[in-house]
Amino acid sequence: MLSSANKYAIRSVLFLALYTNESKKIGAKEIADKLESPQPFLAKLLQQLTRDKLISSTKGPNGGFFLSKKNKENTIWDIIKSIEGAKKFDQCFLGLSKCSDEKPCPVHYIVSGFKEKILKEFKDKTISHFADEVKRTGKILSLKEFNVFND
Amino acid sequence: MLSSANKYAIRSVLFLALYTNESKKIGAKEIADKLESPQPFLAKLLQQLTRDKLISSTKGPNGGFFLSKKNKENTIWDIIKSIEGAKKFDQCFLGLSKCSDEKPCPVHYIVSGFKEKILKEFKDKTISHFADEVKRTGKILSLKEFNVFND
DNA sequence: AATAAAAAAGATGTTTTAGTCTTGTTTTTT
DNA sequence: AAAAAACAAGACTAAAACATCTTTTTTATT
Repeated sequence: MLSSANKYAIRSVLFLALYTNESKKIGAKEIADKLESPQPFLAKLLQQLTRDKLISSTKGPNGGFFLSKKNKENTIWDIIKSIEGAKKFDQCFLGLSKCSDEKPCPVHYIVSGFKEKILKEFKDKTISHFADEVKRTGKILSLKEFNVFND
Repeated sequence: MLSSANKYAIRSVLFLALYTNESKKIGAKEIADKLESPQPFLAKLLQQLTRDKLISSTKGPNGGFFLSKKNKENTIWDIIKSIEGAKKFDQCFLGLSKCSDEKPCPVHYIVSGFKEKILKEFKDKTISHFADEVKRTGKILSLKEFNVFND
């Protein structure tokens, strides 16, 4: 459904939403380590997200990546678009370019309702919303147990 | 979600379910043509499906691929397993190997119901069921309008 | 001013998926 | 028996996804 690039990217943004702000930044290396993802590959993704202003960064000592308040108002859909373009997600399950409610493929109605629902959540809910939920309900971003504030 | 290989394979099997039987066979070239898929690539997939007894074939003149009655009792899930193994489908949306109802990732509950329902349909409904539905409701397998019996 | 720590950018390498080509085998038809 | 029509099998190639490496730029600290 999503490329690994996208998975890493989404997890990174949520991670940044939880653990950073204008005055608390985290470097690419540490993010990669905490999320157990390949460091140089993730660095590329973070660059891309920065270019599209979905995350913020500063260079130099004590620099790093962080989420501004404005960044937190973006959505998961914005991340997906930044990393691999929106197409992927919207495609027919059986690969037919013209599959639609009017001309459905054999599995169209099995899949379409749910795709819409997921898409809606990804387009409507902000990063900040997801981050709050993770905080409240203790969802996981990695298999690694970590707590940035206790390092 | 599914590889192209899988998409071609599923469409092929449904195509065969609709247009073939023990005494009416269709060759790889024609299937590829009708489904608008790369011919030698599809041929490979048909071989694989034949090996796993999800479709039937005979060699020689007037040979080709077809679906026996028994073949039609298989499911889309059987095809997916034959082509790329079942793993792909069951993975966490954000790539966490241990994501579960107990330790959910941030999007787990957005996605999990969806996945389960699709999976159930793919595991329960037979090829024959899907084929009947296509016949009844005129669903599409290709952008090409075709009618094998009128060739 | 020099140094060091960080991200940015671009070139390069690897693996997987997608797709093709060639040769062999089986089977029907003549 | 020969020829032709199909599938079977395996080697090969191309493209995309995944990942790394090297160099440059920026900026805080000394």
